Amino acid sequence: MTELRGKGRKQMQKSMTIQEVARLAGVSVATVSRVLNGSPLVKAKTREKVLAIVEKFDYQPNLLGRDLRRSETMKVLVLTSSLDHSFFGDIVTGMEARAQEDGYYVLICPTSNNVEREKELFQILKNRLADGVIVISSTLTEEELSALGQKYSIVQCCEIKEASHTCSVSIDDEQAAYDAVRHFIEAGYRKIALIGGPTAIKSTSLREQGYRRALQQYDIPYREEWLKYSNGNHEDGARLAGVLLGLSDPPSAILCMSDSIAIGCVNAIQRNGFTIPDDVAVIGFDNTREATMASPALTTVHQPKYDLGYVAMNLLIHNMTSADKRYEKVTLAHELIERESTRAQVK
Amino acid sequence: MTELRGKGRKQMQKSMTIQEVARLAGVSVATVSRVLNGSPLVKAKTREKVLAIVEKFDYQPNLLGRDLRRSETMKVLVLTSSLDHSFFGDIVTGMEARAQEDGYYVLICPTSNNVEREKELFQILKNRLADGVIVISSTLTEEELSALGQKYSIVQCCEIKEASHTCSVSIDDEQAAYDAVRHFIEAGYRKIALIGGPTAIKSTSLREQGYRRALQQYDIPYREEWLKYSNGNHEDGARLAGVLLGLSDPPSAILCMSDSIAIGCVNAIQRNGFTIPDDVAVIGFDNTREATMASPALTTVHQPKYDLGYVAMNLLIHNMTSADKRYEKVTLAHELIERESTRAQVK
DNA sequence: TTGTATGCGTTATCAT
DNA sequence: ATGATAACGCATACAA
Repeated sequence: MTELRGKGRKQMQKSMTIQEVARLAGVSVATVSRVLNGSPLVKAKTREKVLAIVEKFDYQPNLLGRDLRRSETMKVLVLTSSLDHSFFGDIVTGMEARAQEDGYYVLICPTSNNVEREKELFQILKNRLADGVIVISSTLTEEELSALGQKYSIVQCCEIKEASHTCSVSIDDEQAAYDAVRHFIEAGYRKIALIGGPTAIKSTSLREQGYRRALQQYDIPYREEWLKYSNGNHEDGARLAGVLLGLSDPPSAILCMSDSIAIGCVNAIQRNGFTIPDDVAVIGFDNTREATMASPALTTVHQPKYDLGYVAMNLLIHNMTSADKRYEKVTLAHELIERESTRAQVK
Repeated sequence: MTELRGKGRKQMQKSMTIQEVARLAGVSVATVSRVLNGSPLVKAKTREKVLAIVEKFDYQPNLLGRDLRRSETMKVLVLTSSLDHSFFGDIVTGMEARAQEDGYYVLICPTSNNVEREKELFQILKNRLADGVIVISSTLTEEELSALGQKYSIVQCCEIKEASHTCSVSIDDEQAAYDAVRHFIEAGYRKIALIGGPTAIKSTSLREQGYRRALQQYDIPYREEWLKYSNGNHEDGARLAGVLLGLSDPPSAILCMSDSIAIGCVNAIQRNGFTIPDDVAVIGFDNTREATMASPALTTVHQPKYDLGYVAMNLLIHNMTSADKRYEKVTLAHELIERESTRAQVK
């Protein structure tokens, strides 16, 4: 492996600067700059002259100069735990759509759920190489986020921590889980289990609350052995479904906190010889592509991923460009998508 | 929606510069710079004095200044078609591992397979805001890539176009498909179909070649009606599997050019009342998480995703930092992973 | 060991 | 309508 520490052999074939364009066009750098930035106060003739040189030599402005001068980079950081989850694709698409409207670039950086790594990435912001950041599921503490929010523009997306000086966009996780459980109940299921995500995640506990509220509301006793926590992937979902099915009194319905978990569940249920949705029903979460890849296709709680991204970026752009910061907590609507892994509702 | 076009209200709360640190520490900016960059020629006492101020005021250097001065950003762009595919997660992880060794940041940008968008993103490189780029499946032409390669450091990963002045890292797609077909044959299947990806993609035709070579080698006649092209997602895989199964003489084995396609395939096969792998066998491609999520679990062609990313980044870093550019074409080993969607090999 | 001064490429203010 | 020129924040060659 190479051992040239960063500042290795530099070779930068000195590329053209605004100075040379000016010289070649026989004008001043100021004029060239005006042309490049579309200033109206430059004679058409001059503009053409400059543009001709720019085209001819394929001049590319060095934006480091511009950014330094303007102290603005038109770049936004998106910090996300990982990329091996189709969930993020749609969110990022929404973010990019909004960003492009105002000419921002969005740069995506995976944190691997590593606190140190996330802090390193925040350095990009602190070092003024980006104008703002959207963080999907932060590993920082609420205090750290609040502190950062005082100096920089930050918005949280999907996975929210209670931090001041911060915007956030997500669904109502408590209500979403409630709605899913109610869906089970209205379809006639009463032995309802829950397989959650990591306990460290805020949405896990919110959804658990919704689960419990629904049970309570319909006078269904809560059973501790029917509540499991997973690490979020399908193997763990399968494992825990196996545990649930092995109980002396197994559940007839399982709410999973991600589509991945749900798929693991579905596989385990079928391997144990049960049929879905008649013996056991399953509901997933997120409505990712995985939900439609399962067989039977998953009933799941849809998250408006594109919109979550779009709105998050919209708030960020507002706070980056406006003096009167808004520190809002936006909640978007979720929706229960009925597919094959639950029985039809009884009217 | 806000209407503050980028250069909107600026509010940058003037943050501390190296000048002020120098003043507060009672030294010159040069000394502060030396301390910050770990220069050995500064007295321990002075260093402490400077560091004290830095800590006290949480001074964060503006890297735009440094980058401009050094004309080096320590940033690498990774252009990828989309993120809604777990395939990229592992690749990026490998890239990041290598990048961190030399202190590079990797910034990921989805191109949505849009040529214009990809060109826009290449501007980041042209505008000297990144030192190099790795592109996973480019939409540019071979000429465009070659031209860019003359001026900038570029490496292609996984999906390769024949472009000069470019490094590339991938598996041997032709051989990989060949091996998969041979696997079918050695397990006793002889009616072998292929569901490819988009025809525009180079790997699609390479793999098709491998498929044909294997058939030829084992004296199995090629049948046009058993060769299908999909757009790469599972819905299309299911659709085409349905078409294949509806043939008067349907295949008994289907090689799919992605695990997503293969899952669609598996679902369609089972819905048509056939069993896997006895009636119909399936092999996927990539060995993504999806392959283990399927039921039955997919036999698939493993791509060394982490290593592909690692090696790609390694080449890029070499070419960014060294004067003697290498324009290599690296091929990493693939591996056929046997799971449940094919019969065991007959000895 | 430290300081002075110059330049990196650009924008923007002030003249003209 | 255009041109000098001073920043922007930092690193470094050269002096001291």
